[in-house]
Amino acid sequence: MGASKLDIYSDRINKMAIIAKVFAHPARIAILQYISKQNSCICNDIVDEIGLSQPTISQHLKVINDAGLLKGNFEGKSICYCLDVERFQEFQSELNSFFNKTKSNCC
Amino acid sequence: MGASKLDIYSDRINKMAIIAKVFAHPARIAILQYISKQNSCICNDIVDEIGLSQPTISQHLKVINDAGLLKGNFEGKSICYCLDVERFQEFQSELNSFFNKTKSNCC
DNA sequence: ATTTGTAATCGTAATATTGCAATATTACAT
DNA sequence: ATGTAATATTGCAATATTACGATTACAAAT
Repeated sequence: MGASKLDIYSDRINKMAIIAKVFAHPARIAILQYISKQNSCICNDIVDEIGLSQPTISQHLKVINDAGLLKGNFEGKSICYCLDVERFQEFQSELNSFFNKTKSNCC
Repeated sequence: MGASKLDIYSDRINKMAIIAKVFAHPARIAILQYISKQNSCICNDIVDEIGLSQPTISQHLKVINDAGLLKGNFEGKSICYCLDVERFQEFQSELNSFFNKTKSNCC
């Protein structure tokens, strides 16, 4: 074995995990952070900004996109990527509602 | 290659990634959720609750613990695990401060 | 001291991820 | 049509993760 047993968890949990996975790699955090700073959305200096090759960045962008965290203008020579803020906030409130019942004075 | 190039990112980003990695696997979300529900902190029915073996659960608990998200009484026959709520909230506000400057009307 | 119950560790197989070079694709120029 | 710049895809090697059986460690009780 070695693969995750996704079928034993609820959809809600699996979805959370997929989005969390985006933030589970520093390169992807760095990419998202860079994108977020550029409010005018000028793109692919990402490769220059972060010290990784273009294919690697592209692969990370795919992971972020597949989790539904990217939006933008996907036409033209240079593509414009942005963080889908709504989706990000959705994730944040999911995190919240999952663990806000926790007693802080436990143990 | 294949290993993550951790040295090219800031400590802050790497730390975020480590905590996010906890939530990046459904088993760990399920474990944390289960722990959080038990406000009286009675433990290891986790193995029964989730359909994974005891070594696997133990391994996941280690990941959660290494990220600093667990606290509890680690002595005695049956160990009491709890979510470290403060640390969890720290992570939440880190997420917030990383991406709260993002314009939602980008692109 | 021996047993019992509980959790960690070790070893290992299966699978996934990370990263890059090489190559393809795409869109806009000229 | 041809060239060029930007991004995606493919293929592959190195490494990490996931999962479990077997074993070990440890505390509590008998």
